[in-house]
Amino acid sequence: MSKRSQQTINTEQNRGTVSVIQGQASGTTTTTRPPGGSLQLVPQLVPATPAEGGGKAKMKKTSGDKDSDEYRQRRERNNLAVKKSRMRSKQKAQDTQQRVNELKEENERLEAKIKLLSKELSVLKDLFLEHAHNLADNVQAPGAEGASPAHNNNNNNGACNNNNNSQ
Amino acid sequence: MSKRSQQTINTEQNRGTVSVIQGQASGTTTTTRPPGGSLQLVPQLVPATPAEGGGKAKMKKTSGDKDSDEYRQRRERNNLAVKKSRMRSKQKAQDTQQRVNELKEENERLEAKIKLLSKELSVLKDLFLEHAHNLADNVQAPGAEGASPAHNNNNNNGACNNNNNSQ
DNA sequence: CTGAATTGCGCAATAT
DNA sequence: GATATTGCGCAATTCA
Repeated sequence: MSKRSQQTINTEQNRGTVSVIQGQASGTTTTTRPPGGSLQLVPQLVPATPAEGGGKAKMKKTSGDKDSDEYRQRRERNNLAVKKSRMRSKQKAQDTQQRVNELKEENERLEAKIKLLSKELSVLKDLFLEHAHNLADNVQAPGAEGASPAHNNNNNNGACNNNNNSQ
Repeated sequence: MSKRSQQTINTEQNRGTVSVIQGQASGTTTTTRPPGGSLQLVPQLVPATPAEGGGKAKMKKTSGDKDSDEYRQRRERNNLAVKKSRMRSKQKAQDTQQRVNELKEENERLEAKIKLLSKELSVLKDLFLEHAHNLADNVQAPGAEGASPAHNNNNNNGACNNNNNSQ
């Protein structure tokens, strides 16, 4: 657990931005500072002169920017925030995935129900038709006396609603 | 476009692995090597003694590991892979989210359909009951010949539903 | 302007 | 051995 390091990016036509870095630990006290475990100093390459053209080379605040105490503090905070953010993000993704599963199940349930209802409906309709036929027969073939001439509850005037449900 | 950098992590009880880095920019060839342009040496933290138990400190290949040509190449490849992987990951997340939306819609459709079927079923059942009653009346009160034809239950709201469910 | 949250990026360890 | 994933830190940017 120690810190300090350096990094530079500078990709493409990126402006030469150099930076530093280091990771630190978190295992224990967050406020851990350079424990000085077993680290060694080593020469590093770094952009030589900061000298700028129209340079307003501002930036000092306690030891030239990096390794500044405040800097470290900010970094640490940010690192924390990043971690948090990523955790959430991951969690959210997981939740979403689960939502998918739940919805799938729900869907199956609903489809099953629809199937059932459809079947019931179909049975009932058939029953109805049969009935209608019987009545019709009675009407058309009133042959026997004891017949049942009477009524014609012949409802069912071709009311077929073609419900195409769309939404 | 240049690169180079370094970083070490060392998190938690992570084995103190520190590294170094540096980046510089110079915006020229990608293959930029240590340009030596204007760089300065700076102390860096590094794991103290590499001394290992069965230590086989191998690693040379053109200038001690880093800044090795091959190293750079690998890094670049990896960076590419990483980018790709992340893209996919992101894409997948998006897809999942969309799937949720689709499933939600589907669900609503299904529920609507269920509602409809239920209603139809209910109507049909009522019709049935009424019918049953009529028949019962006829049986129980066959009294007059032309007798009790009375009611004409004319309910009949749409029965035949051509439910075409599509998806 | 200050600080947290996000996002893109590179490194390195690890998994495939 | 090479690519794919994953955790992590840095820094730029976006939000509050």
